[in-house]
Amino acid sequence: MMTKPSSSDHQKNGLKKGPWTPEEDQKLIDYIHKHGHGKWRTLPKNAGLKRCGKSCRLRWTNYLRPDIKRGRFSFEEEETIIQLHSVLGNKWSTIAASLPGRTDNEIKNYWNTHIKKRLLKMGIDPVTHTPCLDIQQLSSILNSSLYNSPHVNHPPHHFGMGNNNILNPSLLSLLTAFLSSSSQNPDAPNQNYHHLNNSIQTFPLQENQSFAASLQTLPLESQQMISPDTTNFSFESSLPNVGPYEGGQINYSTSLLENHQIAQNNRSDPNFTTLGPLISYSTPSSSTSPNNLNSSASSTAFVKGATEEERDTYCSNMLMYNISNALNNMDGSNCLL
DNA sequence: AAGCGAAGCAACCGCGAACCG
DNA sequence: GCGGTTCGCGGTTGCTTCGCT
Repeated sequence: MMTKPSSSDHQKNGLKKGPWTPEEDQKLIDYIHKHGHGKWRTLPKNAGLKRCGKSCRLRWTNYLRPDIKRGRFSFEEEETIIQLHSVLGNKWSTIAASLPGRTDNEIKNYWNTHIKKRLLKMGIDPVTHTPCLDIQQLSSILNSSLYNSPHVNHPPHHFGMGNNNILNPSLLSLLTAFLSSSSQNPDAPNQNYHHLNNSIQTFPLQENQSFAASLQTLPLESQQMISPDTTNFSFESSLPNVGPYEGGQINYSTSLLENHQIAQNNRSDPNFTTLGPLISYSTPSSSTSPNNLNSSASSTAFVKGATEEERDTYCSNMLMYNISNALNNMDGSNCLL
């Protein structure tokens, strides 16, 4: 990949730094195949490399090792990373141990460039893995998302829709007005509160989906599988191979907040898995008919089947829900007229 | 076509843990 | 137990590529 010398391709104490050349790679591979790795301090000298041992170790473990897996992370891998990160934090090497062929460095990079952004776009704190309830913080997430968007000059009528726009500009301006009033006169009633709250509650999210329904906390009628809003994605289109389900109609509507609580409460249950706020519960195989897909398989298919567009929509809906929650969470005394 | 900024990722650096004599 | 050395982890840097204007 790296062929021409760069500014960082310099020597210090006779030791080369910067990108590795194919010749250097080959020397390292040949030496390790012959003598094995370890003793990194003396390895470069013995292998005829003008590199420090540290650099050799890094090159081997992160790039040259034969069992390195290349290419995009699968949804399963992504899910595993999110799960493990929620428990372990930035313990990249420990997380890497659960993902064969992936290095800690690769996982760290993937987290910082992809997953963290996705969680932020949903209004979820990537450190605590909980919904952000601070309206100021949510606002800054929105602003950065919107202004970093390449489509910022061509906003859609609806947010989501797979083009990475996170929020309708009119809603963003309402939010900005609300925050501006709050900061200028924090103790006075904020007349923008109602505007914003009403807009958020009534905003058309996406046709053919009933996000509003998911905002209601309904009794949990099924423990088989829980999703934030099962109507959010069309099962017919995104899960062509799934169903019919045993027992017919699936009924597991529940609120996102409730889902989150369920996820928190069941962290120790190995049957529970989470993808951020998306939860699935695998019923024991004995309780499902062998002729039907069990809920675990269905859930995995759901995760797999979601397109980037559907995921963006899901992120946007999650964010709306979190804004709504953050508004409700505020001390209403100085907000309501 | 050129310029520019953002994104992605390989590689480096500093520090603490583990190891060894 | 102690000090020196080596190893490995996590944070950060900086180069390359990509995409937009």
